Amino acid sequence: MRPKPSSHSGKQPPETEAPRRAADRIRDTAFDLFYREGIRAIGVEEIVTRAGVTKPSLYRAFESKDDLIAAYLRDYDQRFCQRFEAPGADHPDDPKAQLLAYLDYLAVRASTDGYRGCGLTNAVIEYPEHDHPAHQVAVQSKQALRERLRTMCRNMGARDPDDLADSLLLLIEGSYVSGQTFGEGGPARVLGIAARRLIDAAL
Amino acid sequence: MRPKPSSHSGKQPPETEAPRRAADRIRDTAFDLFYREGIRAIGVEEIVTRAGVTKPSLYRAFESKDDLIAAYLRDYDQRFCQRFEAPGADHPDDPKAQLLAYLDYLAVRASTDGYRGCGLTNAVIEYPEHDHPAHQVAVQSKQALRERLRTMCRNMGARDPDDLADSLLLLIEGSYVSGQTFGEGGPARVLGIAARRLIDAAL
DNA sequence: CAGAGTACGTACCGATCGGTAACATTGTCA
DNA sequence: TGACAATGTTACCGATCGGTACGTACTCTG
Repeated sequence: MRPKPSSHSGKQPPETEAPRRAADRIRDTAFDLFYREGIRAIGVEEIVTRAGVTKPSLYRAFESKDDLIAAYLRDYDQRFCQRFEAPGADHPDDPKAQLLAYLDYLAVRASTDGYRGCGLTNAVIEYPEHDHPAHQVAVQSKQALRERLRTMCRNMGARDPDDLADSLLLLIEGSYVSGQTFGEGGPARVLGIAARRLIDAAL
Repeated sequence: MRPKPSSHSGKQPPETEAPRRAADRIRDTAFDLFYREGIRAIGVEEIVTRAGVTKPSLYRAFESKDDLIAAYLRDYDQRFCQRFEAPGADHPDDPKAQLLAYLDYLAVRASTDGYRGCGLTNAVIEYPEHDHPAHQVAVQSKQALRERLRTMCRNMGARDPDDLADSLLLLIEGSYVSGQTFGEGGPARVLGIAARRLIDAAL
């Protein structure tokens, strides 16, 4: 983990404090706004305003809004992979423990108020057209997740690894969305229990 | 099923739907468009054009677009309840069979190409603001579903009915969203198997 | 210092958004 | 026939949408 170069050490007004590149500020601001409020709900005007830059700066760094959206989703996918692998990092050769570590982490995260689910899942729903870049990037990431789960289930010696992987994927995606619907104390609280049941029944 | 009351109880040629009320045409068109393309993606102009009516007709029947959205979601909730209860109607006193009937139906529906998931779930994601009417209507419907599942699990004699209900809710919501992400042959195909595992383990 | 790039802002574009005012037309029933 | 409710027609509103032509300020290099 390298230190972010943008720590506000000085006490300058936020406007003049722009040591970072405009493109980076736009990318970070778009990430937060797209994730929290939804992609279609946020216009480019709001992004550049909140980022303290101007529209031409956005269009110099990104071809279009769709291009920025795709960049956001690629960023999200990258951070997701880290969040998926991190909790089980201390069980290098135990795929079951790795998976459960992430699920236990997700269970609490998705059962807390203000949770906004998975940015990739949300993007698929906001952009159902198969040829839209947002849809494509998000689906690609989900296919990779499905594959990753299959590998883990295979490695833990499940009887029908693909079936188990898909069952767990249902639980995971269900946690993402119902975490938004029901806030605190939502169904995701049982994610760990349910997953263990399914895993143990398949070993 | 009672026949739709058509506001005028006079004698009319058996509603051939050709000259239906503008408000009904708008409601039906909005339903299809909102569900298939997404709510934010569809403007009022497109709705009235496709419905063959004009904008003033829309605003005579609905206060605002948000009002139309709320009506759409209430319609969706009503049709959902029918789809949820219908498959198990021939098992009046067997909550487990009732539930599995719906799940088996959902498993194939959510594993076919072109599936667009649950309109209510999608609405929660498109409108994360808690005070938006779309969010409120959708969440209310989801809470009712959670309660319905709890009752069914209680009636089938589960050890921890609330936990089982939430586990199944995760599987259901997971089927809705991953049905959109992966088309044919998506994870929802294992919904029935996974649900049976969880149910049998809880009885 | 000159000059070239780079990085950014000012001001604007046409299109579309949700929504409305005023008036004409139609069909139904008394 | 006349009244009334429902719908269509036309034209418009201000706000916001995604996107751009063009000018300016800073910095690096010689």
